[in-house]
Amino acid sequence: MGYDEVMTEVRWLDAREQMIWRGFLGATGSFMEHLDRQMQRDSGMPLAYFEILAVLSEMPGRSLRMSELATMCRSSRSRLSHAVSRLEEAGWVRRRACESDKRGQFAELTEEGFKVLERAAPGHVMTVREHLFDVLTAQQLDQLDEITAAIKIGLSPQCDSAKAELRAEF
Amino acid sequence: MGYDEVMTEVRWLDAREQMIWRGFLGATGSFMEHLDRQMQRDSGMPLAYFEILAVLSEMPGRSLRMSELATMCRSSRSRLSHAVSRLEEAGWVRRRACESDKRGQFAELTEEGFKVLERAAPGHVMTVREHLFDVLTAQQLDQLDEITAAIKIGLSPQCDSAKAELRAEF
DNA sequence: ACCCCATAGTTGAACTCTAAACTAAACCGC
DNA sequence: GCGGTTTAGTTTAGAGTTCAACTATGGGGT
Repeated sequence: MGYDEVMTEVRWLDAREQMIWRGFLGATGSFMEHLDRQMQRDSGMPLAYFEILAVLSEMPGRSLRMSELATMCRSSRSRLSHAVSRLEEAGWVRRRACESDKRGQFAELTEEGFKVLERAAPGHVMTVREHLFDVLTAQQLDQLDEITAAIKIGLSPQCDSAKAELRAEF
Repeated sequence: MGYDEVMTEVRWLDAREQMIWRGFLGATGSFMEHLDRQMQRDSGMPLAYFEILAVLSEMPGRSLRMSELATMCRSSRSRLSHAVSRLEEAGWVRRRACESDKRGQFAELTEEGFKVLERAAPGHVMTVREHLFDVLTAQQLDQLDEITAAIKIGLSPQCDSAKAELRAEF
């Protein structure tokens, strides 16, 4: 960051851009907070933990290596490790050693964890539908899909390293 | 939530809806995390604290009542109170009693806080531009604006209470 | 075989956030 | 003015997250 900051002028946000930016922050922030609160209230866990259970439930054997699970949940290894410890205490997830790689661990959804997930899912899906899919037109959903795709590409590591190299040339 | 859950069938997300939803989660999650990390790395504070300083800086007298500040930052009173305490320790914000309402407190940006904000802002704005405004077309920005507006309307309290009343009728 | 580095995952401390209880002042109706 | 209810804000405890340090295993290269 230092390089750009010193060498190039900052292109500040104009009035319209600020509106868009604040609108984005407000909408996504409030929406995610709403979802998190719903999950905490109705199922006693944060949304992030629900996501862990949900991802596991879709895997063959309902289990996944810790690092893959971390990637799929966009979580750091550390965060996931703590989270799985808590979920293990609750009896919803169990750790299993990996035989082919003795450093590895699998996280596996327990039967009870699956039931908890089944109970939590309807309220979650309904909240998502109510505040996202029901408030947008089909066209807007297509647009949203392309917008989020573009943002993700812009954040992808290849993209970042490409830009870093570009800078390094000068 | 209980009512819908018991009385109506859950409309699960179809494949396309799941794609859109996961795309949304991934993009906004990664983007916000990226922004937060940038702020923490380059200026030693979480994004939420930067927002507090930013909002204060735009107010007349660079000060604002705690509860208004909380509203503008989409923060709970409690969270804001903690955050302002930390910012006060850092010497970037100061609390002032309100004379007309003795329960009230103003949070006021200090001169040093303003300088910190000035140093932090360029990197932040450039990161926002790089990963949001530069990756979307003008048309997509218009679409994003309308999408976030719709989401916010769907989350507004009036909307929630209206729905609650609707349910109560039956 | 050995050394070096990368990878997988955990841990502990510091920090942030949440929820609920709490203090104090303002407001409201009588 | 008095009692009861809001409103403003803080505090406490507990839960979640981050960062950096750490253990242990795996994978080259020589």
